[in-house]
Amino acid sequence: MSDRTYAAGELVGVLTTEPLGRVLDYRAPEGGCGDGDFVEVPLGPRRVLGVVWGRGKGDWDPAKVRPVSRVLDAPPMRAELRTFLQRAADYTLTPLPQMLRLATRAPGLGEGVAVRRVYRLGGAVPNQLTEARHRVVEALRAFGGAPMTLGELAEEAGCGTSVIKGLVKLGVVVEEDAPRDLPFATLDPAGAAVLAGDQVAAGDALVAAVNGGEYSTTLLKGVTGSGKTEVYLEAVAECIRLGRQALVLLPEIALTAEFLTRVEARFGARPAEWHSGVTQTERRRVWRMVASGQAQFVVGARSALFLPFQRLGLVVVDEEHDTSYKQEEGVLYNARDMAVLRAAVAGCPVVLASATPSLETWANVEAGKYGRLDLSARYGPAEMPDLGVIDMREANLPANSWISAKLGAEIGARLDRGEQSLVFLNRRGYAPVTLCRACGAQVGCDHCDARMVEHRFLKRLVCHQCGATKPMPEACPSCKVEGKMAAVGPGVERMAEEVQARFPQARVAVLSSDLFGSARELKAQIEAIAAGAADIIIGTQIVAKGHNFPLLTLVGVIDADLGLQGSDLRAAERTFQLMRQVAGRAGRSEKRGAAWLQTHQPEHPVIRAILGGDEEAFWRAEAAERKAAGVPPYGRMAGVILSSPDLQQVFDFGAELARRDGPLRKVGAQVFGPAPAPIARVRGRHRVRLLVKAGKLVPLQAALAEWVAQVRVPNNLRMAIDIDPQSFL
DNA sequence: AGCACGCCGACT
DNA sequence: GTCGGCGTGCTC
Repeated sequence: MSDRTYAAGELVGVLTTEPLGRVLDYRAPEGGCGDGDFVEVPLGPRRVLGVVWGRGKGDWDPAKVRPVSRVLDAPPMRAELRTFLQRAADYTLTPLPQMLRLATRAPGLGEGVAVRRVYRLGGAVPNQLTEARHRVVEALRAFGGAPMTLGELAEEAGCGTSVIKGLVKLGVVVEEDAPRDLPFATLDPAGAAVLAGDQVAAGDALVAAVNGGEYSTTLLKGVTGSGKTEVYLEAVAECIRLGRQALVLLPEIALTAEFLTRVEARFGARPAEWHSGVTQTERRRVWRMVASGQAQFVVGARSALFLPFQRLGLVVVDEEHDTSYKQEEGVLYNARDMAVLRAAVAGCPVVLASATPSLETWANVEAGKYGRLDLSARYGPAEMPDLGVIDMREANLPANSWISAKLGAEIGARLDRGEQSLVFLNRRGYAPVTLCRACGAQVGCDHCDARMVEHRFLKRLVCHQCGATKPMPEACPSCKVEGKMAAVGPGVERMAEEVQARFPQARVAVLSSDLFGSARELKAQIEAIAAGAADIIIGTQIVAKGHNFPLLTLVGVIDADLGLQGSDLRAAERTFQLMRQVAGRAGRSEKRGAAWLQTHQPEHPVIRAILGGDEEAFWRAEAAERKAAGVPPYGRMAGVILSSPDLQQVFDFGAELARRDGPLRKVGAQVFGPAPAPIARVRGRHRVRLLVKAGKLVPLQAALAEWVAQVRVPNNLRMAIDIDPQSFL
């Protein structure tokens, strides 16, 4: 995709973010335009955003072709990003306009360079000044002559804005426009690396890869605390030295606070941040600075992959196995795979960092497609925790209690020594099930087929599928008997209750994503806990993500069996990763940590692999099973989710699709279903799923496209294709 | 996606 | 008689 320019009046193709099936033809405006230019074009009665996407096709009635309204004042989208969007769209079977939308999520794109009015001292020499006018001049001097906005200056001088305007008239103060989007502080890559042991070789290898300036994928594998971050930050440093831009993807915005501190320590300034918690103004600034090449280093969530880098020199996907990299709504894509694609298109190395890589990545290393660097030794004095298993079949716990005597004793011992314990349970809320002791009915969601989860903190029942809430019923909604509703099973809130009852003197903190209004609050809470504000932490998944709690020396996993069962093909892998990560949380500091797993299946291969610590053995066994079953990564899969308010219609449509499986059979692919999706109703829409299974080398996307093109989707029915589905729920 | 056009129920 | 419900169709 090389760039061309077009003279005024020439036919150009323009890709818009409107969901139209093709690139639209327009005439180049006065002054011409070029490939990649951001433009505003008329579409029906509206004006919409678009990008010049090659020459026009010329297959539209010439009388109806309208001219481009204007070329926007933004750096053109480079061929590299256009190619990436095209290939990502082809891979995920996403319409290109939707893909473009991801790349244009910057506010104020159409407005050109944003300016603000600022005030500084002018040339005119003041002779006689009133008290207020004098304070204004002093305020401007106090800030070293740096321009200030009207509001700032009035605030600083303690006067109204009319005083300043008066000074402007006299020429003592001048007003001017300054760009609103200020550049980021320059990062200094010169700082000495603090690498030791096998970190040195790994760091050198990544630095060499960045220097080489060619595409490559490397798995950087190291246990928690082995210094993965320090190692890949050296590659980032090299990238900055070379004047290229680096991108680090993190799975969870809660991680960034700690990460930013480490970057600041290494480079003397903070990188640009890009995630859902970033304000509109900051977003525009980041987008502009990335597009102009001035942002050297971006830390972001998966959507940062679609930023308009000028000279992308390195991509890092930290915690590459993390399931939150899979976007499950809207455009369905896996940011880890798209990161590899973007790096391939940009011609730069990509580093996949993890203590517990995904089986896909492990298999690509085995197949020789990816390189691998291992960090085996822990950095610093900390060691791997002791792992132990508690057989819950012999624990004989009383009803409504989940902490075994052994785990309780371990927690008590930590409490006596002033150390922290973490109680891990991956269930939010108070109790996962609310049922009626009179008739046995469970309280379900009115809009979904999911059960409502009691949240005592909110004093309501919450549907974890659609977020609907309702008050805790006094009487059973089914049999109307009063006072018989009971909470069944544990959630983190209930664990907190049990822990507090057992250790009344302990300070107990619950870390669950839904207890915090904002990412900022969550960050603050995590920092406070790390500093010692709690003795016992009760946490869900969110604590398994790499936060450093230096005082923590014990992890207790309440129910290690959760996730071992079920039809999800990645269940074993997930459980393995989760427990290794959680266990890795314990004792990251000088004190040796311990992890205890409560389980009903101590002989289960996954539990044994975790205890044995032989990861390679676990992966080999899991790989063999997947290979035999012909499932990813040794086969290809795609899901088709159909949804509609009309149950009969969605089933009929699914059956029709399944019947016309010719294009799939042609390539040896099989279709299963339609079957009700595991959550068969979401927000009032019935959901049906078809699953397609194919061999590893099958051109799956082409076959799927041909397959679904046979039918016309009715307008109240929605169809989503999910390539490489992660979640089978 | 918007925003038009267009054809059937309850109001001044 | 009209205001307005949202089904269907078009946008270079």
